[in-house]
Amino acid sequence: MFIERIKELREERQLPLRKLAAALDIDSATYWKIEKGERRARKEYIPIIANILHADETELLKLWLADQVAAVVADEKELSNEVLSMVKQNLEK
Amino acid sequence: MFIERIKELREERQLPLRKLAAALDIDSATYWKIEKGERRARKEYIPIIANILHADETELLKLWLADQVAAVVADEKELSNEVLSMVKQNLEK
DNA sequence: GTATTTTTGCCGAAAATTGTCAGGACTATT
DNA sequence: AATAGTCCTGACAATTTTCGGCAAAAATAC
Repeated sequence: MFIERIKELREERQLPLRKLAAALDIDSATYWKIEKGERRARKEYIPIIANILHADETELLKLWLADQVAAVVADEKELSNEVLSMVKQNLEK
Repeated sequence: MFIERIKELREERQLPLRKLAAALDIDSATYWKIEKGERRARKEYIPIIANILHADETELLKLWLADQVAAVVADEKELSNEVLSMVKQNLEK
Protein backbone atom coordinates (compact mmCIF):
# COMPACT_ATOMS: atom_id res chain seq x y z
CA MET A 1 0.00 0.00 0.00
CA PHE A 2 2.59 2.53 1.08
CA ILE A 3 5.19 1.53 -1.43
CA GLU A 4 2.78 1.31 -4.33
CA ARG A 5 1.53 4.76 -3.46
CA ILE A 6 4.88 6.47 -3.28
CA LYS A 7 6.01 4.87 -6.49
CA GLU A 8 2.84 6.04 -8.15
CA LEU A 9 3.33 9.57 -6.85
CA ARG A 10 6.97 9.65 -7.82
CA GLU A 11 6.13 8.68 -11.36
CA GLU A 12 3.35 11.23 -11.55
CA ARG A 13 5.84 13.87 -10.52
CA GLN A 14 8.41 12.42 -12.89
CA LEU A 15 11.09 12.35 -10.26
CA PRO A 16 13.95 9.87 -10.49
CA LEU A 17 14.69 7.63 -7.51
CA ARG A 18 17.86 9.61 -7.14
CA LYS A 19 15.99 12.71 -6.07
CA LEU A 20 14.14 10.91 -3.34
CA ALA A 21 17.29 9.19 -2.19
CA ALA A 22 19.04 12.54 -2.00
CA ALA A 23 16.22 14.06 0.03
CA LEU A 24 16.43 11.17 2.47
CA ASP A 25 20.20 11.24 2.39
CA ILE A 26 20.55 7.60 1.47
CA ASP A 27 21.91 5.67 -1.46
CA SER A 28 19.68 5.32 -4.50
CA ALA A 29 19.92 1.57 -4.19
CA THR A 30 18.47 1.78 -0.74
CA TYR A 31 15.59 3.91 -1.90
CA TRP A 32 14.98 1.50 -4.69
CA LYS A 33 14.77 -1.32 -2.19
CA ILE A 34 12.27 0.65 -0.15
CA GLU A 35 10.04 1.10 -3.16
CA LYS A 36 10.37 -2.61 -3.84
CA GLY A 37 9.61 -3.63 -0.30
CA GLU A 38 13.04 -5.10 0.31
CA ARG A 39 13.71 -2.42 2.87
CA ARG A 40 11.29 -0.76 5.22
CA ALA A 41 11.00 3.00 5.08
CA ARG A 42 11.87 4.51 8.41
CA LYS A 43 9.05 6.39 9.99
CA GLU A 44 11.15 9.55 9.95
CA TYR A 45 11.26 9.35 6.19
CA ILE A 46 7.54 9.82 5.80
CA PRO A 47 7.35 13.59 6.25
CA ILE A 48 10.33 14.05 3.96
CA ILE A 49 8.81 11.88 1.29
CA ALA A 50 5.45 13.57 1.67
CA ASN A 51 7.11 16.89 1.27
CA ILE A 52 9.10 16.18 -1.83
CA LEU A 53 6.17 14.42 -3.48
CA HIS A 54 3.72 17.12 -2.42
CA ALA A 55 1.61 14.45 -0.82
CA ASP A 56 -0.46 14.43 2.32
CA GLU A 57 1.73 13.29 5.18
CA THR A 58 -1.11 11.77 7.13
CA GLU A 59 -2.27 9.77 4.16
CA LEU A 60 1.18 8.30 3.73
CA LEU A 61 1.52 7.67 7.42
CA LYS A 62 -1.71 5.73 7.44
CA LEU A 63 -0.61 3.62 4.53
CA TRP A 64 2.70 2.99 6.19
CA LEU A 65 1.07 1.96 9.44
CA ALA A 66 -1.33 -0.31 7.59
CA ASP A 67 1.65 -2.07 6.06
CA GLN A 68 3.20 -2.60 9.45
CA VAL A 69 0.00 -4.01 10.85
CA ALA A 70 -0.53 -6.24 7.85
CA ALA A 71 2.96 -7.62 8.31
CA VAL A 72 2.15 -8.65 11.87
CA VAL A 73 -0.89 -10.72 10.95
CA ALA A 74 0.42 -11.93 7.62
CA ASP A 75 1.31 -15.35 8.97
CA GLU A 76 -2.06 -15.90 10.59
CA LYS A 77 -4.56 -14.66 8.10
CA GLU A 78 -7.32 -16.88 9.50
CA LEU A 79 -7.09 -15.11 12.81
CA SER A 80 -6.54 -11.62 11.56
CA ASN A 81 -10.10 -10.38 11.53
CA GLU A 82 -10.64 -11.45 15.06
CA VAL A 83 -7.31 -10.03 16.13
CA LEU A 84 -8.01 -6.67 14.53
CA SER A 85 -11.38 -6.53 16.27
CA MET A 86 -9.76 -7.24 19.57
CA VAL A 87 -7.33 -4.41 19.08
CA LYS A 88 -10.11 -2.04 18.14
CA GLN A 89 -12.05 -2.98 21.23
CA ASN A 90 -9.05 -2.53 23.37
CA LEU A 91 -8.34 0.92 22.01
CA GLU A 92 -11.75 2.16 23.05
CA LYS A 93 -10.69 2.17 26.67
CA MET B 1 -3.59 -8.57 26.88
CA PHE B 2 -1.27 -11.49 26.36
CA ILE B 3 0.89 -10.77 29.33
CA GLU B 4 -1.99 -10.07 31.65
CA ARG B 5 -3.55 -13.32 30.60
CA ILE B 6 -0.54 -15.52 31.14
CA LYS B 7 0.14 -13.96 34.48
CA GLU B 8 -3.44 -14.60 35.47
CA LEU B 9 -3.24 -18.20 34.34
CA ARG B 10 0.05 -18.77 36.04
CA GLU B 11 -1.31 -17.53 39.32
CA GLU B 12 -4.44 -19.63 38.96
CA ARG B 13 -2.22 -22.65 38.51
CA GLN B 14 0.00 -21.47 41.35
CA LEU B 15 3.15 -21.91 39.35
CA PRO B 16 6.25 -19.87 40.14
CA LEU B 17 7.94 -17.91 37.34
CA ARG B 18 10.73 -20.38 37.69
CA LYS B 19 8.64 -23.18 36.28
CA LEU B 20 7.69 -21.24 33.21
CA ALA B 21 11.24 -20.07 32.73
CA ALA B 22 12.46 -23.63 32.96
CA ALA B 23 9.95 -24.81 30.39
CA LEU B 24 11.11 -22.10 28.02
CA ASP B 25 14.71 -22.71 28.94
CA ILE B 26 15.39 -19.13 29.89
CA ASP B 27 16.33 -17.28 33.04
CA SER B 28 13.59 -16.46 35.51
CA ALA B 29 14.48 -12.81 35.24
CA THR B 30 13.87 -12.95 31.51
CA TYR B 31 10.53 -14.60 31.98
CA TRP B 32 9.61 -12.01 34.51
CA LYS B 33 10.40 -9.32 32.00
CA ILE B 34 8.14 -10.99 29.50
CA GLU B 35 5.28 -10.97 31.98
CA LYS B 36 5.99 -7.33 32.63
CA GLY B 37 6.15 -6.37 28.98
CA GLU B 38 9.79 -5.43 29.10
CA ARG B 39 10.58 -8.30 26.79
CA ARG B 40 8.52 -9.68 23.99
CA ALA B 41 7.64 -13.34 24.17
CA ARG B 42 8.95 -15.15 21.13
CA LYS B 43 6.25 -16.64 19.03
CA GLU B 44 7.77 -20.07 19.56
CA TYR B 45 7.15 -19.70 23.26
CA ILE B 46 3.41 -19.59 22.85
CA PRO B 47 2.74 -23.31 22.41
CA ILE B 48 5.07 -24.11 25.27
CA ILE B 49 3.38 -21.63 27.55
CA ALA B 50 -0.05 -22.81 26.47
CA ASN B 51 0.95 -26.34 27.26
CA ILE B 52 2.33 -25.78 30.71
CA LEU B 53 -0.57 -23.54 31.67
CA HIS B 54 -3.13 -25.89 30.15
CA ALA B 55 -4.43 -23.01 28.12
CA ASP B 56 -5.78 -22.81 24.60
CA GLU B 57 -2.89 -22.13 22.26
CA THR B 58 -4.98 -20.26 19.73
CA GLU B 59 -6.41 -17.99 22.38
CA LEU B 60 -2.94 -17.06 23.53
CA LEU B 61 -1.75 -16.62 19.97
CA LYS B 62 -4.56 -14.20 19.27
CA LEU B 63 -3.77 -12.20 22.36
CA TRP B 64 -0.12 -12.16 21.42
CA LEU B 65 -0.88 -10.96 17.91
CA ALA B 66 -3.21 -8.31 19.25
CA ASP B 67 -0.37 -6.99 21.37
CA GLN B 68 1.93 -6.80 18.37
CA VAL B 69 -0.67 -4.92 16.37
CA ALA B 70 -1.42 -2.58 19.23
CA ALA B 71 2.25 -1.79 19.51
CA VAL B 72 2.37 -0.67 15.89
CA VAL B 73 -0.42 1.86 16.23
CA ALA B 74 0.35 2.85 19.80
CA ASP B 75 2.02 6.10 18.78
CA GLU B 76 -0.82 7.14 16.52
CA LYS B 77 -3.96 6.32 18.39
CA GLU B 78 -5.99 8.93 16.51
CA LEU B 79 -5.36 7.11 13.27
CA SER B 80 -5.64 3.59 14.51
CA ASN B 81 -9.28 2.93 13.80
CA GLU B 82 -8.89 4.03 10.24
CA VAL B 83 -5.68 2.08 9.86
CA LEU B 84 -7.24 -1.09 11.21
CA SER B 85 -10.14 -0.72 8.82
CA MET B 86 -7.78 -0.32 5.92
CA VAL B 87 -5.99 -3.50 6.85
CA LYS B 88 -9.25 -5.39 7.16
CA GLN B 89 -10.35 -4.18 3.77
CA ASN B 90 -7.08 -5.14 2.28
CA LEU B 91 -7.23 -8.65 3.71
CA GLU B 92 -10.52 -9.35 2.01
CA LYS B 93 -8.79 -9.58 -1.33
C1' DG C 1 16.04 -15.82 60.08
C1' DT C 2 16.50 -18.83 56.21
C1' DA C 3 14.73 -20.11 51.90
C1' DT C 4 12.23 -19.12 47.95
C1' DT C 5 10.37 -16.19 44.79
C1' DT C 6 10.00 -11.82 42.58
C1' DT C 7 12.07 -7.66 40.86
C1' DT C 8 15.86 -4.59 38.89
C1' DG C 9 19.87 -2.85 36.46
C1' DC C 10 23.49 -3.68 33.64
C1' DC C 11 26.17 -5.80 30.15
C1' DG C 12 27.50 -8.71 26.25
C1' DA C 13 25.91 -11.73 22.47
C1' DA C 14 23.14 -12.45 18.79
C1' DA C 15 19.98 -11.30 15.44
C1' DA C 16 17.64 -8.32 12.48
C1' DT C 17 17.67 -4.22 9.93
C1' DT C 18 19.62 -0.70 7.28
C1' DG C 19 22.84 1.15 4.19
C1' DT C 20 26.95 1.28 0.94
C1' DC C 21 29.48 -0.19 -2.90
C1' DA C 22 30.43 -1.91 -7.28
C1' DG C 23 28.65 -3.04 -11.07
C1' DG C 24 25.10 -5.04 -14.58
C1' DA C 25 20.93 -4.23 -17.48
C1' DC C 26 18.01 -1.38 -20.00
C1' DT C 27 16.59 2.74 -22.65
C1' DA C 28 17.09 6.85 -25.07
C1' DT C 29 19.82 10.15 -27.37
C1' DT C 30 23.27 11.56 -30.48
C1' DA D 1 28.00 2.07 -31.17
C1' DA D 2 29.23 5.29 -27.62
C1' DT D 3 27.52 8.08 -23.95
C1' DA D 4 24.45 9.23 -20.36
C1' DG D 5 20.82 8.45 -17.28
C1' DT D 6 17.98 5.53 -14.65
C1' DC D 7 16.85 1.30 -12.68
C1' DC D 8 18.05 -3.03 -10.61
C1' DT D 9 20.81 -6.60 -7.98
C1' DG D 10 23.90 -9.10 -4.81
C1' DA D 11 27.45 -9.17 -1.48
C1' DC D 12 29.07 -7.16 2.34
C1' DA D 13 29.63 -3.67 6.22
C1' DA D 14 27.62 -0.91 9.76
C1' DT D 15 24.22 0.06 12.81
C1' DT D 16 20.32 -0.68 15.66
C1' DT D 17 17.44 -3.48 18.23
C1' DT D 18 16.42 -7.35 20.78
C1' DC D 19 17.40 -10.95 23.77
C1' DG D 20 19.17 -13.43 27.64
C1' DG D 21 22.34 -14.15 31.54
C1' DC D 22 24.21 -12.63 35.70
C1' DA D 23 24.39 -10.60 40.19
C1' DA D 24 22.15 -8.86 43.61
C1' DA D 25 18.29 -6.41 46.03
C1' DA D 26 13.54 -6.55 47.61
C1' DA D 27 9.63 -8.97 48.90
C1' DT D 28 7.25 -13.04 50.51
C1' DA D 29 6.82 -17.52 52.45
C1' DC D 30 8.17 -21.09 55.59
